[in-house]
Amino acid sequence: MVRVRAPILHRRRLARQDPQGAPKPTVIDVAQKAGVSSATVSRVLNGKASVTAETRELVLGAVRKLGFHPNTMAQGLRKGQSNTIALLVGDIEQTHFSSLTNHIQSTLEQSGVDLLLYNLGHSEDRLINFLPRAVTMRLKGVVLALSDDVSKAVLPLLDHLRENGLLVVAVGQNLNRYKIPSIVHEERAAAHTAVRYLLSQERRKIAYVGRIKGSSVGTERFRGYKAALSQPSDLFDPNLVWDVAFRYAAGRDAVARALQQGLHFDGIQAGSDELAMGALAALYDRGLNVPKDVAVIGFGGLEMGAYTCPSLTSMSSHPDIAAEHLRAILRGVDRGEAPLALTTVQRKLIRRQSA
Amino acid sequence: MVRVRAPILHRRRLARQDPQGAPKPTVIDVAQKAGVSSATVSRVLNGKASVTAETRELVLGAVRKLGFHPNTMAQGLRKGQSNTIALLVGDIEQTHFSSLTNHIQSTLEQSGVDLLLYNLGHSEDRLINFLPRAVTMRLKGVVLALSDDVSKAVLPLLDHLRENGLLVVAVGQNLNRYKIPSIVHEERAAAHTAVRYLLSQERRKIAYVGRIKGSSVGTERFRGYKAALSQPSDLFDPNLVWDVAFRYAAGRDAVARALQQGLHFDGIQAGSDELAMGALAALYDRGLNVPKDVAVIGFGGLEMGAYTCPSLTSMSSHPDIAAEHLRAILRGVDRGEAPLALTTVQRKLIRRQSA
DNA sequence: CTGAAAGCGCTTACAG
DNA sequence: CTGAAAGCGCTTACAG
Repeated sequence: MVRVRAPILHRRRLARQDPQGAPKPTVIDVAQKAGVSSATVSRVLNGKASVTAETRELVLGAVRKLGFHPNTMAQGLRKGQSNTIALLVGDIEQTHFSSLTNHIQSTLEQSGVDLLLYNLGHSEDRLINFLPRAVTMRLKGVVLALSDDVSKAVLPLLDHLRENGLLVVAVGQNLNRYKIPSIVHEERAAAHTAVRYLLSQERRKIAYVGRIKGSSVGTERFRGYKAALSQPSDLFDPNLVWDVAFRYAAGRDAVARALQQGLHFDGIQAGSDELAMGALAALYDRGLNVPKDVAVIGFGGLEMGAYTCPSLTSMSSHPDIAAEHLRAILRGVDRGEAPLALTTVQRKLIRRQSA
Repeated sequence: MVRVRAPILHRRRLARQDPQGAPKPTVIDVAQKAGVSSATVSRVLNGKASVTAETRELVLGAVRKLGFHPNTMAQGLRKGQSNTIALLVGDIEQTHFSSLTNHIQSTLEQSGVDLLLYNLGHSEDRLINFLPRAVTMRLKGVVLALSDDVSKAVLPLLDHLRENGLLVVAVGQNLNRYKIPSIVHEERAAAHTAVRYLLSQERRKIAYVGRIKGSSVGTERFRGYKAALSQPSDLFDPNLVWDVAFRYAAGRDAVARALQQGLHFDGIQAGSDELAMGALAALYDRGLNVPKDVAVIGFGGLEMGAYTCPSLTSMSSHPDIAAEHLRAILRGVDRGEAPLALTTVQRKLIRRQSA
């Protein structure tokens, strides 16, 4: 038998603040309809064990009938934390980042977490500007998907986040030196693999084009490249190293300049697929044949690479796996586990016609 | 003379809910330090006119000293509305959308609005799934940047949003039939311009590759194409119309198939730069010369198009301008103005080597 | 297992 | 111009 109690109201409601908004049902409305207290409604909604199956059904029925959805902001205020995580992304317009964003969004969604997007556009000022706000918004955490190395200026900000109980995770860049758990692709071994592949095709003058200084990821790739060229015999030539931005134009310009200077090379290892595509354009402009005259390997395994002329050999990227690792960290943290300091995702050689 | 009052506390504070979080200063702390009431602090923070310059300075000083930042969720709860807008985006991995996202994020930021990102991945189910949540989150509004037409199933959801005072705006797609203010690029005239350009170069057999059915944008482009071919003389040939998805692979496959079938054409108008790039790949694979044998024009003006081989002629896109229009709508709505039903952004021909 | 009560941190009529 | 008070819609010790 279901006991029927008098409706319980804990508070008189204010006149609507928002004149245009239709009145939305609250826990109190649900409680009233179900003949229980708002506390019980809350317990049911939050899956607390200590509720009778009978009561639970009563509440759930009322929730359904009223089309009730809890007010996220009230929950957040009360719990002292929101349910959203900010993604700070180096440059959302680069495929690598937009792809990562896609997977992170869907992965967080599966954990019931909302994603606040903040695009940095390669600006550390913007990063520094955002970080304190993360605290005032009582975010659950912050995911850093940066393109550039961060200066020490952000360190205290990061500490501030942690002191306030925000989760901070880096994706795509190793920020362990700031005590931030990081999910990265292995870069050095990948570049090593790529260059060895060029070597296996009798290429002997292999250039490197891509950002090195100021980019830990770029530095790692360059090291892998250098190691591969240094090992059996010394094929490394500093004149064939072009430290330029991760951009189409930089790739094209660097290669065009080298060609103009009369430098000889029969292979190019690029730091990204965009750079590789720029390189392809420069070679094309000069009437050179890829891969006959020059073989090219990119980094990132972008879909686009399958449609360049010729299609682009590249080291794969796995934003889906990275996002999955992020989710695992989140789950772990919810259970009170300390996250792994470093998680590494392997890249693979995607063989296509350019090499 | 500044009157010094006894500190005014409106409420005892609870023991911290969040054990790890350092206690964050509240309006009450600020009020105490400034010797005013929390109401006055709030007034200063919200820029209400009715505050003495003297008092204002006092409060601002206290804010600075304490490093106070208002709790966004408390504000939102009280005001009945958050300060965030959701961007529902067709597919963040497509450059067109990621670029739009970039500009919308920075534009909203300038208005002090946060961006919640929700990627649809072309799924209407996901759209239908999200919309009710927008209400429970008390979002300020929702920006729809969709790729596909929406079915009537979303109509009641959209109404639900509006009934609850949420702003709904469409970007990149005309949703006026659902009474949604829309910011769009003009498509038909743009396609017309592009095809006329091909015509001006003595191309006579011009194909169209790209999504038509199910995409209002695609339909518009196709109409422009058709009109340009129909007008002076009738050059329109249904066999040269390939209604395929907005994807690299679709572009390549459609062109490869046509070539294999022995169809003749000397120009291709593509519905997007990705499709155009796919087409380029198919022509390259067949050993055809672009633009000598076949000229190609894309849509979108992507940076990438400058680095294809040869570089891609395209109709430009202006996400920055679209975002600026969005901001204007926001500002207007804040002032109580009704937004323009339709805002149109012009495209321009970007001449490059492929045509 | 469930209610009554308190309070999260703001803002805004209501007075004066 | 400014304070005292109430309340936004939840959740969680505290009792029983």
